[in-house]
Amino acid sequence: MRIGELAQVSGTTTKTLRFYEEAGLLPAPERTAGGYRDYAPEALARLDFIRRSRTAGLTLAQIRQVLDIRDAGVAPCQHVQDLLEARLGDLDRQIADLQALRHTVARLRDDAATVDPTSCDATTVCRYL
Amino acid sequence: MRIGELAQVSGTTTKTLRFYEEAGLLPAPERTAGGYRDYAPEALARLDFIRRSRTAGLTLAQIRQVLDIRDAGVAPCQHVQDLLEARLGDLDRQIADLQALRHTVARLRDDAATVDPTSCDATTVCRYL
DNA sequence: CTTGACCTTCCCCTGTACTGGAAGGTCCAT
DNA sequence: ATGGACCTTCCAGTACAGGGGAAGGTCAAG
Repeated sequence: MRIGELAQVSGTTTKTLRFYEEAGLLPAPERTAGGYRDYAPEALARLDFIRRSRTAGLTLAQIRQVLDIRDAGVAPCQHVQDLLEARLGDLDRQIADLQALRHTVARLRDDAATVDPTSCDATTVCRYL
Repeated sequence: MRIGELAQVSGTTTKTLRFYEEAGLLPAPERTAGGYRDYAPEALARLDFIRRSRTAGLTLAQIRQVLDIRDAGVAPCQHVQDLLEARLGDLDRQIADLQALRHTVARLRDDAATVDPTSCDATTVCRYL
């Protein structure tokens, strides 16, 4: 399978496939006599795994770790569980941060609706913030 | 006031002050005979405004817009209200996205806790994802 | 034999908000 | 006059996940 075909069936681009290879996520495929990349069908499953992992918000570095474990012949189950747990903690923190920021911004907006604009002063730029 | 002093009283760094000048957030200050930047005291209020705006999650580009309006002699009140409203919409979207992702990841983790690891298969890499 | 689609490597660019460091100039005290 | 603290400009890099485009090679069809 050539790179364009793999890109199409996996729903990505040739640029991304070369980038993944460079980043160590995809093994370097065989080459045809003309120098073209010639992918084995298994590459598609691997790309699906990468896509699913990305959907879960894992970074390419984390995905590479999982793949490295698998490629070393070990089942990465425990590592994946740890990653998911850590990711959940990150998400909770991010959500909490954004909610706190939301409160701040909502309060600024509410103040802006009630405060007299003439009390703005040029040196302070804007008293709404 | 020299750049180091302004950096200290405003709680930032000289690097950042030069960067803000370059980015059009701070007007280029007077220079001393020796070529040193010589800030007027008003610079501090402007930096406070920038800091408050950053706390509200505004980008430097948005802050610059507000400052440009103010520097054109117009009170930026309406623009700031619009910005805050838009920011609130962005935050709501971001929070909703992260919460959806949290659900996805939580479900993956829960599945990982119950599914038999021996059903993993090397080509799929990991059935938890 | 040529055209066009596809492929190759290579290097730079995107956006965000800075940060690090080199080479050199200024100022004040000793 | 010399040391050290401070300042100047300029260049390059950080993290993230690719994207853009140039210059050139390959392959099947007409």
